[in-house]
Amino acid sequence: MLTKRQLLILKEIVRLYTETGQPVGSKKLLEQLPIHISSATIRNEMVHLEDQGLLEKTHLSSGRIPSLRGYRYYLDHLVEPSSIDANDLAVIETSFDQSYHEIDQIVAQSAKILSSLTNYTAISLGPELKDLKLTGFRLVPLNDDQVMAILVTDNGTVENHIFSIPSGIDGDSLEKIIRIINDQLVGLPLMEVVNKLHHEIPQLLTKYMITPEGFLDIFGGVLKKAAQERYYVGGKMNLINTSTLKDVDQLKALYSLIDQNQDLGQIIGAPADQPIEVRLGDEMTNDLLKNFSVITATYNVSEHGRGMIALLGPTSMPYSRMIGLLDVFRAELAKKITDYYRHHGD
Amino acid sequence: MLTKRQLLILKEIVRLYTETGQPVGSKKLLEQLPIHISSATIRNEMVHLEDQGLLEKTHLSSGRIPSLRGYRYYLDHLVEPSSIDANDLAVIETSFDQSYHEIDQIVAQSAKILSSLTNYTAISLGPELKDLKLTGFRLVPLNDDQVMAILVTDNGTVENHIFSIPSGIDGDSLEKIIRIINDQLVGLPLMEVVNKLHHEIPQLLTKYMITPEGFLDIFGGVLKKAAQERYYVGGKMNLINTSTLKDVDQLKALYSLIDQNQDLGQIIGAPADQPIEVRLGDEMTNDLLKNFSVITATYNVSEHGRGMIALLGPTSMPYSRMIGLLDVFRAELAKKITDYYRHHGD
DNA sequence: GTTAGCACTCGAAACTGTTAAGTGCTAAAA
DNA sequence: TTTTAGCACTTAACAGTTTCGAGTGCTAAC
Repeated sequence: MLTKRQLLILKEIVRLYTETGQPVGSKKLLEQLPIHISSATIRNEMVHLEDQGLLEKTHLSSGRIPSLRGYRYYLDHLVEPSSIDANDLAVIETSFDQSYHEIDQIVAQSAKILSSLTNYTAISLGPELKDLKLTGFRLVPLNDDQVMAILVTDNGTVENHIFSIPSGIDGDSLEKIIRIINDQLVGLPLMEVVNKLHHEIPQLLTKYMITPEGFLDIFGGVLKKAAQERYYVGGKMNLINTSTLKDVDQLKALYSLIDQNQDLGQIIGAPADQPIEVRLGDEMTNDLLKNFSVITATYNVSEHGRGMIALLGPTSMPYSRMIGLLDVFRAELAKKITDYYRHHGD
Repeated sequence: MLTKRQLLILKEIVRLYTETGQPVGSKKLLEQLPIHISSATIRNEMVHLEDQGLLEKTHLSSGRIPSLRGYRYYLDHLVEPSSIDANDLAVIETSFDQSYHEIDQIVAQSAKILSSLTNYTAISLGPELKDLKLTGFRLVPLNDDQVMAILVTDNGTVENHIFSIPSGIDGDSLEKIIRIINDQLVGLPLMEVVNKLHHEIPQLLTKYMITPEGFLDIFGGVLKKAAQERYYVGGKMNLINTSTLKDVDQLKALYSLIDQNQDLGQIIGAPADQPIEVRLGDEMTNDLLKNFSVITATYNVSEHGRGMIALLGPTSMPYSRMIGLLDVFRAELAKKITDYYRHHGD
C-alpha cells in the first residue's frame, strides 16, 4: 500500500522525467512538490517506492526514473490528462479544413497531423469496414488481354486491380461477363458479394468460360484488398529521435516493419474498451518495440463502426499531455469523418 | 602533367580508400603497388599529387585520401570497371525472374535488387515516355457524383484518377460525354490527346455542359500524372549507413526529399551520353547531397526510349566494383524490359 | 633519382583527477 | 514515531595527461 505522499512523489517523478528526460533527484523534487518536506524525507520515501518496484536508478547514485511497473501504476491510477494547448487545437482544425473524396484521405491526413503535433510516429486506422456496402463494381477492359476491376464502397474507398484475361475468352464473352457481374453484384453488402461470388456467379459464367474459378479468384483478391483494414503512418522519421540510435539495425528493422504497412495491427492493437489506452514496450508482442510505448485512441463514427489512431513513441512520453491531446484529437477526427458520411450519405 | 608512377599511386589510393574507408599511408602502398619503390619515394610522389590538388590529408600526419578533384581525375582517366561477381549476377537473374503486368513493376523491382546488392540507395526510372501512345482511355461512373478516369498507355502503365462530376450534368449527358471522349481519343499518341483535349473536344462537349474547361482540366491532370516520369526507390534505409549520422536533421531532410518522390530528377539527372556517369556531391545542385555521389546508368530499349538507374551512396564508393556491377545490371534490365515489350507488343 | 634514417605530428585509447549530483545512513529534533 | 540535518560515499561526465602507433617531411648518402 502506498501513502498519499508516496503517490504524490511517484506522480511528480513520472511527470518530471517524461518532460525533461533526466532522472529526478530529491533536490529537484523538493522544489517541485506541492507539499513541503525535506529532501531527506523524500529520499526515504523514494527508497520505499523503489522497494515496491515502482522506481529505478540508472546507477547507484543517480536520481530515480520510473520502472515499467511505475509507469503502469501511474497510468492506471495517477495520470491526469492535461488540457490541450490552444495552439495545437488550432493546428488540428485548420489542418483538417479541406474537402475529401475518400475516408482514407481523412485518415491519412490524421496521421500526418498527429505526428507533426507530437514529433512521434502516428498510425491511423479508419472506421471498421465490417458492414461496408458495395456501391459500385466495374470491370473495364483496357486492352486485348487486360481488365481493370474497380470496386467502390460506401465509405468512398475505391480499389482497383488490373489482371490479365484468361486465354480462351473473346471480347464478346467478356462484355457479357461484365454485364452479368455488374447486374448481380452492385448494391449488395460486401459480405453478400463474397458469398455470391462463390456460389451463384460461377454457374452463370460457365456459359462463357470453361473455368470461371481463376477469374473469380482475382475478384476475391480485390475484395480482400478493399475490405482489408488500411493503416496510414505519419512521421516515420521521428523514430530516429526516439531510438537510442545505438542500434542502427534495430531502427532499420522497425522501419521496414512500418514500411511494409502490413503488421501494423500488432502495433496498434485491437479496439479497446477504454477510449484511450497505453501499452508499454514489454506488453507488446514484438521485441522491436521493447523500448517504445503506444498510446491508442478509439473513436466512434455512429453506425459506421470504430476507428483508431495510435501514437508510437518512447516509453518516457509525457503521457498526461499526450493523452489530453489524443482525447481532443480523436473527437475532432470522429467529427470530420461523421461529417464526411453526412455529406456523402449512404 | 602526371607521370605513370603518379597515376599508379593515385589509382591505388582511390582503390584502397574506397574499399577500406581508411586513409592510405606510404607503407600500405608499398605492399600493394605492383612496382617496387621505397616508401620514401612514394611519399615524395604523394606530395606532388597533393600539390596538384588530387590528394588530401585528414590531419597533418595522416595517410592520404582522394580529394574531390582526385576522384574526378580517377573517374575520368583511371577507373577500370571490375567484372561482376558471379553470385551477384545470379541474384540479379533470379530476382528478375518473374512475370510482370506493367513496366513499372519491373522498374520498381530493379531498384530493390540494385539496392540490396550494393547496400546503397537505388533510384530507377523507366524508359522515356515521350512518344507513348494512348491505348485505352476510360471514364467509369462510380456513383452519383464521382467518375474514375483510367488511362492506359502502350508501356502497360495504367493511371487512374477519381474526380467529382461538376454539378449540372445528369447521367444521360455523362454517358454521351464518355462516348465522345472514348471515340475521339483512344488510340492516339499522348501528345495528340493533349492537343485534342484543348481544341476539338471542348466544342463537342458544349452540347452537354456549359463550361467543359474544368472538366477537361481534370483529364489534363491525369495525363500529366501518367506522362510524368516516375521514379522508384529501393533501399532508402541504407542512407543511414552512409550518412555520417552526426546530423540527424540532414538525414531527415534527405529522406523526405526521397519520400516525396518528386524532385528525384535532380538526383538522377538527365540521360547522358555516356552509358555510365558519376557525379560527385559538389557537382550536384542540392546541398543535401554534398557528401554523396551518384552513379547513373543509362540503357536503351530499342524504339521505346532510354531508361536510367542510379545509385546514391557516399563519395567514397568502390567505384570500379559499382561501375562493373551497374554495367551488367543495366543490360539485364534493358533485356527484361525489351522482353516485356516483345510479349505485350505494341 | 632513389633510399634509409630520423625527428616530428597527430589521433586514438587508456588512464587520472576533479566536480557535481545524488544517495544511504545516523543521530538529533519535533 | 516521524522528520530533518548532516555527513560519508558513489558515480557519471568531463577535462587533462600519457602513451602508442601510424604516418609525414626532410636530409644526407647511395
